[in-house]
Amino acid sequence: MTEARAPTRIQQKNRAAILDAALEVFSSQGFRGATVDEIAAAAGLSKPNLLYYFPSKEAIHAALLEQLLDTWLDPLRALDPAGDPLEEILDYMRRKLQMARDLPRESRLFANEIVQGAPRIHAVLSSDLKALVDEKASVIAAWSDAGRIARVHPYHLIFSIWSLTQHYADFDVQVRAVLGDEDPFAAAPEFMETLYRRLLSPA
Amino acid sequence: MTEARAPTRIQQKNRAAILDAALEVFSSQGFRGATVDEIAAAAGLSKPNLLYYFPSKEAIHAALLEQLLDTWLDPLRALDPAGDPLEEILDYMRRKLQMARDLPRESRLFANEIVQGAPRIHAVLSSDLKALVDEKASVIAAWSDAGRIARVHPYHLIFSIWSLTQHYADFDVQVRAVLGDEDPFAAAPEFMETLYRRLLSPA
DNA sequence: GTCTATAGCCTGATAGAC
DNA sequence: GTCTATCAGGCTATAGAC
Repeated sequence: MTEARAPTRIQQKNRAAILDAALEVFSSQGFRGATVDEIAAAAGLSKPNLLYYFPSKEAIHAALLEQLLDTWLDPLRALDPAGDPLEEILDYMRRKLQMARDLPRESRLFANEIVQGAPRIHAVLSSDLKALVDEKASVIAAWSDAGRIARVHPYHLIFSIWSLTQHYADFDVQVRAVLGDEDPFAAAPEFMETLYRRLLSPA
Repeated sequence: MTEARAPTRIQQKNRAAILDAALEVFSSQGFRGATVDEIAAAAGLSKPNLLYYFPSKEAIHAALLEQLLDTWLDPLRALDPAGDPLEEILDYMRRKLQMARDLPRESRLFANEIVQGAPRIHAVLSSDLKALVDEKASVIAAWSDAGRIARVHPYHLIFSIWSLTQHYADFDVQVRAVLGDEDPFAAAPEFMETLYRRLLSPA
C-alpha cells in the first residue's frame, strides 16, 4: 500500500514542462488559437498524456493565469509609501521594464487575454487589481498633494507605466521591425527614466 | 447580355456589412479564434453567401488589414517638418488618441495581429512602416538638434505615443475595470498633453 | 445571388491495452 | 503513467438546387 499523495519528481517535471509549453503556445496564439496537440508536442508528451495531468485545455490556461497574476502585480505591490516618491515610481517603472524584458511571453499571455475582452479574468481585474491600484494611486496622490512630485492623474500615470513597459514585450515584432538591428532594450531604460523624471520632478 | 462589372448597390452593401462584421469578430477573437459562421451571422448572411463575396476567411482578414493600414498611419504621415515642433508632436498624439477613442476595434485588430507575431503583416512593418518612422524620426531628431524641443530618442518617443494612445483601446476592459465609472477618455487627453509638454519643452 | 446539404479536415477529450 | 486508436463535434469550404 503506497502512500504517494505528494507528486513525484517526474510528475513535477511534466507539470512544469506542460505549463512552460502552454505559456509558449497560448502567448503566441491566444486561447482559441492554441491547440492541445501543439502544447503536448512542445512539452514532449502525447495529447492523452497531457490530459492526464490537466483535465482540459481550459484548466491549463487557468492554472497559467493564476500562477502568473501574482508575479505580475509584485512590482506595484512593492511601491513603498515611506520611500522617496520619485525614486519609488522610477523603481516601479524599472521593475516593470525588467519584467517585459525577462518575461515577454507572460506579458503577451495577458495581452491576448485582455485585448480579447478578458473573458476569463475580468472578475480579478475588477476586484484584486482595482483594489491594488486604488491603494497605490492614493499614495501617489498624497505625494502630489504634499508637493513632493509634480501633479499628475495617478491612475493614468500607472496606466502609462503599464503601456510603455509592456509595449516592448507585446509589440516586440513591430518594435524590432522599425528599429532594425538596434536592441529595443538598449535605449528604452534611459528614455523612460528621462520621461518620468521630466514628468514628475516638482516644479 | 448584361454588362454588370461594376458592383451593384446590394453587392457594395453586403461587402461593407461583411467587413464590418469581420472587424467586430476578428478584433475580439483574433484570426484563429474567429469563425466564418460568427462573421456571417453578424453580417446577416448565410455562410456560403458570405463566401460568395470573399473566397476565404483569410481573404476577408487580408482585405480588412489592407484597408485599415493606410488609415492607421495617416496621423504620423501628417507630422509636418515645417510646423512648430512641440505642437506637431502634440497634434500627432491627439490624432492617435482620437483614433483610439473612435476606432477601438481597428486598434484591437492590429493588436491581435502584432501580439501574435504579425504573421500576416510582418513584411509591411519592415518596409512601409519602418520607412515612414525613419523619415519622421529624423525630422524629430533635427528638431532636437536645433534645440527646438528637448533631446529624446525619436524612435522611442514615437513608440511611446503608439503605446500610450492604443492602450486605451486595446486594454479597454482593464482600464475600465480599474477606473470603475470614470470614463477613461475624460482625463486621458490632459494627462498625455501634460506628459509630452514636460518631456519635450526645451530646457 | 442565395440557399440547404454535406464533404473533408481538425479539434478536444476518452477508451482501453500495456 | 503512457501509449494507440477513436469518437463526437466544430470548422472551412464546396456542390448543386433554385
